[in-house]
Amino acid sequence: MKAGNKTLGPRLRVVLDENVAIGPGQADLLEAIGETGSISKAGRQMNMSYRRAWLLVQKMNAHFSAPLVETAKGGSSGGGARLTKLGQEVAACYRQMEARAVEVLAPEIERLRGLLAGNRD
Amino acid sequence: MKAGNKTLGPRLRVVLDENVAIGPGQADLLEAIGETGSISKAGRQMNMSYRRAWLLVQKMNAHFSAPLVETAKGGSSGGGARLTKLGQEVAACYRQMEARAVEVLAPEIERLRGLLAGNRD
DNA sequence: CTGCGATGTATCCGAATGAATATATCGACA
DNA sequence: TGTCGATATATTCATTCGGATACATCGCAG
Repeated sequence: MKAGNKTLGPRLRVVLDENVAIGPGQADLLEAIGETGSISKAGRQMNMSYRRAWLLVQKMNAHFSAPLVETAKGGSSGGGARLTKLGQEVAACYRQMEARAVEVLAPEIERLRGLLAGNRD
Repeated sequence: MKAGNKTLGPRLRVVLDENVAIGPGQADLLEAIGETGSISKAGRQMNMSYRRAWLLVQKMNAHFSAPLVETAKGGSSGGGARLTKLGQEVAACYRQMEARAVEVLAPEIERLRGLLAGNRD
């Protein structure tokens, strides 16, 4: 029952390289990590398993020139994770692209929506 | 071995409704059906199983106000499929959106690409 | 009326995906 | 030093997805 989960409108997935792509999920995850300061909290917040969240972080960190997320083990709070400058930059850049896409594509999307079943305009 | 399959750059997936979305695959399929005049040929051409192609057509047909693809059974050639006006319209509209997205997002994509590992610009 | 080539549809199976689980580890602090 | 909460990592298991396959149907042509 994960219907209604996906935001309506254009979903942008930027394929940077055969193995790396930034999509809505990655962007959300980055932001959630920035907010919560933890991979596990971010995962729980967006209803994603820790494993999945962690794997995504690994992949992103591996393919960029520097990590997007820095992690710490142990410590008073048990550890944590935080966005690096680069991480913030990438997340922000994605959101900007998303916003632009929504802007620019709005008319065509409206047009397509009008052609859906039950939308006799 | 499906690496290198996906085109680099922005991949646009337009979510029109909780159950319907038009992505690159759907657009390619529509166009291939238009070219070949057959679901099965289109599937073979784009290396997609007939089952998958047929299911996609079903879903798209079901959710728009009118079919995007009309099919015919039997006949001299055994049958076939063709794009309806609406189908052509949807395919064209998607391509246009795609083109616009590429245009508009190019600078940010370049920027992100520059941040990839091995791309010390 | 039989064969052909396509659509239409059900069923089965293997691969990929991801969730769940189980540890191990780390480091500050009481 | 022992606890705590988080990261880090392997393993196992269920589910999902899609491919392969098989078969029925259709309608014209010969």
